[in-house]
Amino acid sequence: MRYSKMFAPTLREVPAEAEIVSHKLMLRSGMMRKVASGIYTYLPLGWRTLEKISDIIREEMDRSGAEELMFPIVQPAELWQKSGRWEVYGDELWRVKDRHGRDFCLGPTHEEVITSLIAGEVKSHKQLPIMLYQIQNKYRDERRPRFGLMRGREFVMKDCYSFDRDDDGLDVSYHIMYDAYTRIFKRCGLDFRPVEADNGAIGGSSSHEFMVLADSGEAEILYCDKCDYAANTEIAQTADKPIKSQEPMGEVEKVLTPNCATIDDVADFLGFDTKKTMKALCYTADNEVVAIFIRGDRRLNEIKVQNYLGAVTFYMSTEEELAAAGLVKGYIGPIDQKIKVLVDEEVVAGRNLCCGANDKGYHLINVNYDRDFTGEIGQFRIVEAGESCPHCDGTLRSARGIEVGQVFKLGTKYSISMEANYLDENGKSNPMVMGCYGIGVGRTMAAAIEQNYDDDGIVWPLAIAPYQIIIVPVSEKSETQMAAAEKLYEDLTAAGYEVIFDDRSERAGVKFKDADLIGIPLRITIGDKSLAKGNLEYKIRRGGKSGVISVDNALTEIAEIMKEIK
RNA sequence: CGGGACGUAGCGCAGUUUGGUAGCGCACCUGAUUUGGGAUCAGGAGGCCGCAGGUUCAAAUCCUGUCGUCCCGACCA
Repeated sequence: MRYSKMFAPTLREVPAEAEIVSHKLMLRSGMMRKVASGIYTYLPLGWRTLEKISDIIREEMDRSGAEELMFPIVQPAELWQKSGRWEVYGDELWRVKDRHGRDFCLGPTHEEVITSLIAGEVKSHKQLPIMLYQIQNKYRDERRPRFGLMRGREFVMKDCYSFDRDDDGLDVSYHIMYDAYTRIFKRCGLDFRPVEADNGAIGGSSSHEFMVLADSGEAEILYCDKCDYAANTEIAQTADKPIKSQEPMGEVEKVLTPNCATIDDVADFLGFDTKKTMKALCYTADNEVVAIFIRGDRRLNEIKVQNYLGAVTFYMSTEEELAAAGLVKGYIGPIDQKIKVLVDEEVVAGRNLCCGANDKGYHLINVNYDRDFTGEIGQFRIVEAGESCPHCDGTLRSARGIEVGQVFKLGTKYSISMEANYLDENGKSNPMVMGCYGIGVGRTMAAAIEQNYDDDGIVWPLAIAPYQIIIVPVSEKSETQMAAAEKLYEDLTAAGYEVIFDDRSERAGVKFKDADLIGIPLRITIGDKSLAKGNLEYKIRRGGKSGVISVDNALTEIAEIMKEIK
């Protein structure tokens, strides 16, 4: 590609809208432009990288025995009503009407449409297993789109679905996909980690998220410093069991704590350590208000609570709901509580704790589980870095990650609701057992930049660089330089490399800056001084290693250099 | 959805407090001199000051509304 013909509008300054590195650099390097919040145009350079990633995904999906197909973006409401998600999905489902007033949605994912397809076409155990995938735009009407391609409302996703006759079959499909994902992200040059993840409302029994480690990541993960245990903090476990306090129990006492609505206020006012307090968090789970008590210094793990309750709808109770349940905000306690009470194991193990008195302005001290109150016990707090690994004697460390992919055992949730059944050898009808597997393609691209950049711009991993080599003649006025560049361009292109020939009439500095900004892995510079000696210069973008190669042997020597580039 | 900020040329911004000819840097066009890490000089083009009302002799500036964008939080399959 000749740079003079390329549509790659680079920017010297960062548009004010961009906050994180990948977003800034994608705008600056002319890879994308915003059309509306969370909706972007991919310019040629960005599209090339997106397609490179897509191609890697395709190769590994095909190698795994999955077949590519294409579903529609627009899906009729009936399909979603059948699965029950038309109601459950909420405002994130992008609903549209046609001219007749019929309801449709823009697909945020495709379980409904594929399960309905398979239900109609597949009837026999002989046709299973089946694995199908597509790479296509997805639509989620996010409340707050963020960080460029990290969280868009329209985004490119690879989604794959497996259909097996039983759980054993699903296990096989799941592991095939897990391995394929590992190969894909490795080939994209990413430093990533598969972590155990929440199954969420989608249902199912097992799930892993593939996290690219980066400080800008939205997800928090905990990983063991000894074994390979790693989990999203949402579901992370610890082997640590709270030690039962041997402190003798004191008498419960009601104390005045005016204007102490938060746990820090109360602890300060009474001179208590927050570890000696418990706090109440009230959630409405399927229309029932539930109080969860955890130690004052801990964070509540909403997902653990929701999963424990098996609730479909789950949110922090509103003031009205609290009042209706007879609760006094800021002073909620577990004693004589009428509503359902969940108690974290640390609260159970503690002694002489402080809690709300269910009376505005008052707290109770010397409160103890069993003697003074009861409730359902569990681990409802968020596990913190520093606690013990649940699998070995290692310690959990925390890191941030960008979720670029997820593999999921769906089980029969959709095959039952969408009636995807097959007949086994005995003529008995069974629901198919499903798995689903997603990769955010644009997010993978953004994550790759988050891990590969420097002050000058992007440092693309070779496998996903839009072009591999850029040829920069120092001056386009020099006929010898241009002739040498032209020949090298033709030779390299003929040899199968993807090459940019910077034939613009710009000063050398501008061309160097642009080459660095757009992150091309290898630069070949053609200047009079070295050309006079029969040489070309090269510079590797990552690490900045440079040197000379001979004009006569250029192809062979470049092939050698390319082997060094990751 | 709650809180905060912002909308002025393609990009980055000043001007708004105190109403009175719309500015700067980069990018862009012409020419000259330059030419190995974002050149210099001279000349030039480009703006419905987000939009709609209102106040006023006069509004980028004050008031009301509205649309859009970003950040924090909440939410998130």
